[in-house]
Amino acid sequence: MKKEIDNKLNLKNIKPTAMRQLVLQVLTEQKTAISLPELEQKFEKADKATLYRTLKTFQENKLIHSIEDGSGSLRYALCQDNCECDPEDLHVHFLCTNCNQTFCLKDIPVPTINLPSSFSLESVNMVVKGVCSNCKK
Amino acid sequence: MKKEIDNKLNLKNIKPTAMRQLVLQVLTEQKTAISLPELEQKFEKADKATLYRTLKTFQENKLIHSIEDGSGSLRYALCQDNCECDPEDLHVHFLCTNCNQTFCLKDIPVPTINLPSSFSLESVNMVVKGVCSNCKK
DNA sequence: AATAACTTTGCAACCCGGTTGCATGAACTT
DNA sequence: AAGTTCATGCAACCGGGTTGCAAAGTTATT
Repeated sequence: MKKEIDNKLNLKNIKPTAMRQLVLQVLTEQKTAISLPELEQKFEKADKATLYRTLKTFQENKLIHSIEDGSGSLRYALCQDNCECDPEDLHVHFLCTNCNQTFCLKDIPVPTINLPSSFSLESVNMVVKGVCSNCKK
Repeated sequence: MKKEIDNKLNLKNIKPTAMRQLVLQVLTEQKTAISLPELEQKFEKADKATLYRTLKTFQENKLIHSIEDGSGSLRYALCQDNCECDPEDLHVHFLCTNCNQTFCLKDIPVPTINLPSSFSLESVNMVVKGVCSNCKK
C-alpha cells in the first residue's frame, strides 16, 4: 500500500520521490536479498546510477542493509524494524550455489567473535554457502 | 629456501615452474592475505592472467584459500598444513578499515551455524571489519 | 508569482577486479 | 626430431560499481 511505503520512508527521513517509492515497493515484495543488476531488471527502463544512489540513501538511513553475497557482489534487503545495523543486529546470510539466491537467515544472529583485544569491531559479514531447500529436492 | 618451496609444491602435486616458485615465495613471506592486484605489484613485470591462473591452481590444489575480503575483492593466503578447506578447517578473517589489510585469525575457527535442516552447507565466508592493532595506536 | 537555491534524475563515461581466447614457448613423451 | 601437453604472455572483454555533469524537479525566499 502506498501509504505504508511513504510511511516507511518518512520514518527514516527519506524524501518519498516516485523512484524511491518504486524501489521500496520492489524491496518489500522481494523475499531474498537483491543485487543492483537484479533490481535494474525489475524495471522496464531505469537508470543504474539512480538505482545505485537510491540504494545508497536507503542504506545510509538504515532502511536496508547490504551484504557481500559470497560471489563478489553486493545484495540488499530490508532491515528489521528497529535495526541499527550494529554488530548485534546482524544476521547470517545464505547463498544457494544452485539458484544463486541470497537468503536472510533473520533468526540466526551473527555469532559473537572474541577478537584479540587490540582489534576493534565495527561490523561482520557472514555468508554461508550451500544448497537451499528449494533446490535440494 | 628454494628446496622448501619446491617441496610444498610437490606435496600438493603442482609442477614447480619458475612463476609458481616466485608466487609461492611471495605468499610465504606475506603475513596478511593478498589480493591479485597487490600480488601483481610485487613483481616488476608480470602478467595478471598468469598470476590469476597460478592462484587458481594453487587454490584447486588446496595450497591456498581465498576469501572475499569484505570490500568486494578476493584475497589469498596459504593454508595451514593439513587444511582441506572444509567448513571445519575455516577460520575468521579480519579486514582493517584503516590500512585495508586482511588478517587470517587462524586460531578463531568459523563458528558452527545451525542451518534449517532443509539447507545443506558447503562453505562459510566470515569477515570481521574494524581497526587492527597497528592502526589503533 | 518569479527567482534563486538545492535535490534528484538520467546519461555517458569510467574504473577496476576478474576472466577468457588465442598464439607462442617450454617441457615432457615416443 | 616430431608430436603432445602444459604454462605463459598479450590483448581484449565482461560486469559490478561509481562519478561528473547537465537537465528536470522541488523547496524556499522575496
